[in-house]
Amino acid sequence: MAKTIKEIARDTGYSRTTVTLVINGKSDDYRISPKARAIIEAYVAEHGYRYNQAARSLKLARSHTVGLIVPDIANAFFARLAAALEQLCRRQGFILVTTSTAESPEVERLALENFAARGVDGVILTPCEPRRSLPAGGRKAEMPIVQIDRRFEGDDGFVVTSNHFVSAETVTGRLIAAGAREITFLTGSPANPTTLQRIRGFESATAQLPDAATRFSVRSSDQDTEEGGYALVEALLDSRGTLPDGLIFGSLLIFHGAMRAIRTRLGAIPPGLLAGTFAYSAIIEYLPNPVFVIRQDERGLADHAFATLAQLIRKETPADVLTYVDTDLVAYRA
Amino acid sequence: MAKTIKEIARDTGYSRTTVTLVINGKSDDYRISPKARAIIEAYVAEHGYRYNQAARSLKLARSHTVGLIVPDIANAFFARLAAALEQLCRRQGFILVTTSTAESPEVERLALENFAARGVDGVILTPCEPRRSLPAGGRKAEMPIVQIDRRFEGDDGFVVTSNHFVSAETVTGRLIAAGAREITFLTGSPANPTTLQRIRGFESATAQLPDAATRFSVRSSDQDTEEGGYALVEALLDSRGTLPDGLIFGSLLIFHGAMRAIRTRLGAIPPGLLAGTFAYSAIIEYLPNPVFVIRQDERGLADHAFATLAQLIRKETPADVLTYVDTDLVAYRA
DNA sequence: TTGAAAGCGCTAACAA
DNA sequence: TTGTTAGCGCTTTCAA
Repeated sequence: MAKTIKEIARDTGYSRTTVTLVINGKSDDYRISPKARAIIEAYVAEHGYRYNQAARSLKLARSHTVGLIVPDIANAFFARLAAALEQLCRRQGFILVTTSTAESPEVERLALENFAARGVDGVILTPCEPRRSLPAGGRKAEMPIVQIDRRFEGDDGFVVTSNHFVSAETVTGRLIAAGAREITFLTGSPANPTTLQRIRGFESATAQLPDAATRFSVRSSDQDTEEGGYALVEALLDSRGTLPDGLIFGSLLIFHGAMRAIRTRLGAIPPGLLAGTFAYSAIIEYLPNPVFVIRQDERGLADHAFATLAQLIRKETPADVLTYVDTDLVAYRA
Repeated sequence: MAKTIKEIARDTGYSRTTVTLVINGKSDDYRISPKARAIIEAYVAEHGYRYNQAARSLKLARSHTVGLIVPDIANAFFARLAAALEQLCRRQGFILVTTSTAESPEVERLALENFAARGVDGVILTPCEPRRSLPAGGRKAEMPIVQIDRRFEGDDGFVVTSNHFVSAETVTGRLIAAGAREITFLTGSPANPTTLQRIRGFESATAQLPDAATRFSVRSSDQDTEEGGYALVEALLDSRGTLPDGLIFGSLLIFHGAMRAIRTRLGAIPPGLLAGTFAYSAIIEYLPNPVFVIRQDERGLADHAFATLAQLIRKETPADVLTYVDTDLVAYRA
């Protein structure tokens, strides 16, 4: 139905060059005659034209596509990130292609390969393994990658992330200021560098305090899921019989599972329980106890990551290898 | 870094045909000599090969790509849908490309155009306007489209959706069975066909009841947002001074905003309030009142939509134009 | 069993 | 001001 350049050229009697020029709005630059232009434009208005992105990519080795690889698009944090990135991309004439890895390094490698095969101009990646060696050189040049949200130690690629260490320090400090004597940090596996950095922040905020060893502790589960959170609380209760007065949750899933376990085992959430989390969840507003929440700035993360990637795509050198985006602490008191 | 077929052919001394055949695993079909095959495979093992999807798409007019267009990927329902579809696609050798429209018909048309230009093999679409005329014929043939979640009246494309009418009937019936005498349905605009069908279901479930006109009513807001829900409750309270004993919420955002308004205006959620919603939200477990929830089957929706699209792509004719996927009603009692 | 060659639709260098 | 042409990397028909 829609025509190709060749067909338009044939039907109007002009050459492919002329048609291309008119269609790409370069008729002035190349001084196409108003007549030719009018004829071609009229033809297009009547019959339509849709450019063939595959042909264009092939010719230009440029696809105007950005790939996004995240562990789980159904996770609210990544969904918001994707939404923000998509808007940025659209505004800049790129299209965003998203893939989830379910935290599988295998799937991550496949996705990277796939993106390279499709000739995406660059990728934004939340890695689930260290990028020791970038497996994915683009066809022509290397395919630019900027990592977002996570930074494995020793990685030297471009990274945009919240400062998880400082966030954890901050929220821990607030719990202590609010009167928490004992705090347990319930979290997923420290194999995730975000988790690791939060644990370090928690430790940094507590290490110098009197009796730190008995008052503060970390419990982690291999499963960063509701079940994992549930099990963590059960183990905690089994080992010490009672909850500490402060609890920090390493992820939303752990948080939800833990809260469910507390209600199941204790009948209700203790109103005095001081809680800290690293992401907002609507349930916080319905909890009977105070909750301190670190809110990440998904828009800011997306902005920086996209800007860095755009520079890389333009072969410029971004100013910073590692960019930290500020987080906010919001207190919800029942 | 990774080689092209031409380079491999040159370096191994075989022709491009032979190389292609080996690489695509057709060496048996075309009885390539084991020797040629071994040499080429060894070369690839050493130097790597990455196929160029653009070239392939151009040649085959087939991209192994499926486009997904939803109003908002940050909405949990669509995020889950996207996650499910993505898995299906990956398993079948397709890649899923997702775009959000923010309910803008303009953006929707652009996205469709863009997908057509990229030669996606098909698209799954949650439309925000009736598809009266399909604007997007593919280049070669029409680009297959299956609509998901929503069906505008009069549309005749392939549609996979939950039965919103029946869902609304069901949840309304349950509220009444649980003792609700008066019920108000708070919802976004009926311009959204999903909303419209739910309103109809609500009306169908209540119309025959005594004093229906005074006991049951619908209030809708143009804004399907938390603010919209908040305003709806304020208006309700302002007009009748008190809440009905039953409230049904047309969307999660309306639900959250309305609950917030109730807490603000009344100080707390009345424990006797019978509530109904069309999507699960974690806050439900922390509410003091009974809530009846329709849970949609995102996996089921994704399965059917993908299966239908796959048939269309294979030029087969799907059995059903309109497929309803069952929903569940789950009761949460405080 | 293998190779040559055309052509998908587009862009751009060069020619007229 | 407009036209010709080569070629991006791949698949596939036909020939050898």
